[in-house]
Amino acid sequence: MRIGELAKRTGLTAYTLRYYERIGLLPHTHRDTSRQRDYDPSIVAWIEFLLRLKMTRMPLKQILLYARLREAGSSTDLSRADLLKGHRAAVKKHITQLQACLKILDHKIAGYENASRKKEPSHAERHTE
Amino acid sequence: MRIGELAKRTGLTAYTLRYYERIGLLPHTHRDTSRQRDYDPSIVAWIEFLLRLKMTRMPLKQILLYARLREAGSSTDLSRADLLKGHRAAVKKHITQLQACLKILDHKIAGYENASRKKEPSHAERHTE
DNA sequence: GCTTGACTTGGAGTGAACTCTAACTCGTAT
DNA sequence: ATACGAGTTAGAGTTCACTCCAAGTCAAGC
Repeated sequence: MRIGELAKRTGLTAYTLRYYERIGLLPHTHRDTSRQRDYDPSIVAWIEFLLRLKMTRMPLKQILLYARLREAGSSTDLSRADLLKGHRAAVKKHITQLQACLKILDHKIAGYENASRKKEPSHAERHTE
Repeated sequence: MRIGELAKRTGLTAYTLRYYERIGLLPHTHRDTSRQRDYDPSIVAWIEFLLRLKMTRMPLKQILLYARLREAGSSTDLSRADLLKGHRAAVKKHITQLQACLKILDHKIAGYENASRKKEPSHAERHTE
């Protein structure tokens, strides 16, 4: 698979894929006879996982650390598990925060809707912020 | 309240507070006799809400739009409610995605632990945390 | 009256994560 | 055989959201 095809499959651009290879997130790719990258389809699963880590706000530097452990082979399984456990805790915390924000958002929206319903009788506003 | 005090109360730095004022997220502040910013304590509630928006990944540009509506007064209540409703939907979606990622993370971690148990069946250390 | 410390400004610098350009090489279709 | 499209490189540019600097002002304490 060449880079354009992989870009389509992963939703990343070819620029980004090369960038990821450059910084070490993706392994150096095998090249075909004309020196073009020839990806093994198995790379897709790794990129998808990598994107999950990214989606959950893991900085590229930490993903990079994980990627290096991954490339070092199965002797690093426990370190990788540890890394992911730490990240799992962070994600849980983050979800909790987002849920709190959601409540505040709901409250605020309700406030606006109250205000707009009350708008007819008088000019008094009880809405803070 | 001067900028250092507000920084302490909001957890932002004075640099950031000035930056936010510069780009319009915070209103131009009243100055005391020696031209220093003299904040009304009510600004704290607004900054806290603004930080909720930021925490939920609303880009500063969109927060800025909200801030401008806010400064335009209560005639913009409905627009603000709309804006927040759109954002609420985005946040909900984002939470759902994070939860999906969490499952994948759990699965992956379990995978590593299985692998390590198979590797050292008798003296396997239980690696909590 | 001098030092200290918190503030002021315009503008420059930073770090993360891309995103693109220029100039080039290939393989395939017309 | 030549045009086209997809790829190649090193390196420059962009966006976002700060973060800091230099040089100055000001009020209070010693």
